[in-house]
Amino acid sequence: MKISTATEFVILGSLMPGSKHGYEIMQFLSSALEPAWRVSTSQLYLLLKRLELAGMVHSSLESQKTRPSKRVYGLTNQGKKVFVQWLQTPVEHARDFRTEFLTKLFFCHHLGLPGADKLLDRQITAIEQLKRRVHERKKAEDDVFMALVYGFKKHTIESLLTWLRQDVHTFVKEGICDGSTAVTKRAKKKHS
Amino acid sequence: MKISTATEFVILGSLMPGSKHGYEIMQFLSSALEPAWRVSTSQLYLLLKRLELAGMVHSSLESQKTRPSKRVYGLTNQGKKVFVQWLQTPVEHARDFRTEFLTKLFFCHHLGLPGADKLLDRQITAIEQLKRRVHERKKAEDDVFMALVYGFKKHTIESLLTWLRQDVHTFVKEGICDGSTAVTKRAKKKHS
DNA sequence: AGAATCATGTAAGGGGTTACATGATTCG
DNA sequence: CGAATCATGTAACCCCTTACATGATTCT
Repeated sequence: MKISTATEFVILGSLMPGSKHGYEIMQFLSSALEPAWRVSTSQLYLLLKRLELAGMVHSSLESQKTRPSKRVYGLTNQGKKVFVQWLQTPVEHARDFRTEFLTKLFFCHHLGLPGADKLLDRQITAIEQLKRRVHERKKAEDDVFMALVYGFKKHTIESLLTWLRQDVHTFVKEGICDGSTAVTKRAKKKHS
Repeated sequence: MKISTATEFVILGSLMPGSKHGYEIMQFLSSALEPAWRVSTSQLYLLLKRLELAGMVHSSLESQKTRPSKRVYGLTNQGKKVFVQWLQTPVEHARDFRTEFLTKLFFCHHLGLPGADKLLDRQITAIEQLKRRVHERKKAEDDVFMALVYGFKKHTIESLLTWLRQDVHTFVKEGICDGSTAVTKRAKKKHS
């Protein structure tokens, strides 16, 4: 049994600082990651079960006096390993950037983990490879419209590269050097 | 009953030059629009049925001597209207660009329809509005990570704008002026 | 003779959504 | 008292995918 969606990694990441029950994960995600990442409640509980089946998390039921009992999830060793592995792997497809790469950066930042600079380097080389592939395909294309399509891809990829080299570069530098911002404090908007 | 996915508009567009049966639409799409747009056979036949229920197309069964009988679909007046309306409407979300906007351009080009320049203008103003909204949100954001997220959005949007003003602009100009390229001729790769 | 083409579908499943059910507690 | 919070789920639906069924014909 394997992890099939990025949302599952996000859930694993939420459990990195310590065990949580479903409702807590929801609160964490909606306060810290929204609107970059959304998970519906039903999907969350479903994925938690799937992750337990896959051996990534373990759970125990905790009964409370005044509240409905809750199922608390914690990472297994495998779960921890798989998450860290995911965190260090660059995103392959350009369309996954907005969501997946930003989320990886978030967890590097939020968990105060080192390796964001390595991720950035790897991501840049991955994108450069992709750029070369697209360039080759564009050259081989004689159709006017298809040339536009590949031109769009190339343009998007180049935009991505400058963003990585400018904004993400400074974000990573600052995030690593300044220990006080390692843990994101972000108040819910309703409270402000 | 309404049209819910862009694929349905693509199917309507395929029928604009004249009636076709499902298999013909498949061939047309895979030769002219792939890999910018993919439709699986099962989904295609399903959507054709749905479009007929919605009153966008009408069909008639044609029996052939040496081949299995085929169901030929043609646009209704409503279907034609709805397609042209869609073609002239700019795409709202940045994530739909690669697919939806490029496809609209394709049909303007392929069908030799005027209005690509108007679509481009509308699309540029739509994106500029979006840019302003994102800019406002970014200013209101104090969290470091969220600023990066909105920064990414802004960067992407700006890249989109330059692409529209450069590449798409010349594509539209050329496509309109040069009548000989109004209908795309694109040989299948296996035949070349 | 076997593969590709023509032509239309069904079945099963994957990943996601919204709406709803439940039932206590605490806040305004 | 009514609304929001706490806490976990089920049901139904949506869009889409791959794999498979069928059966004749034409190409190699």
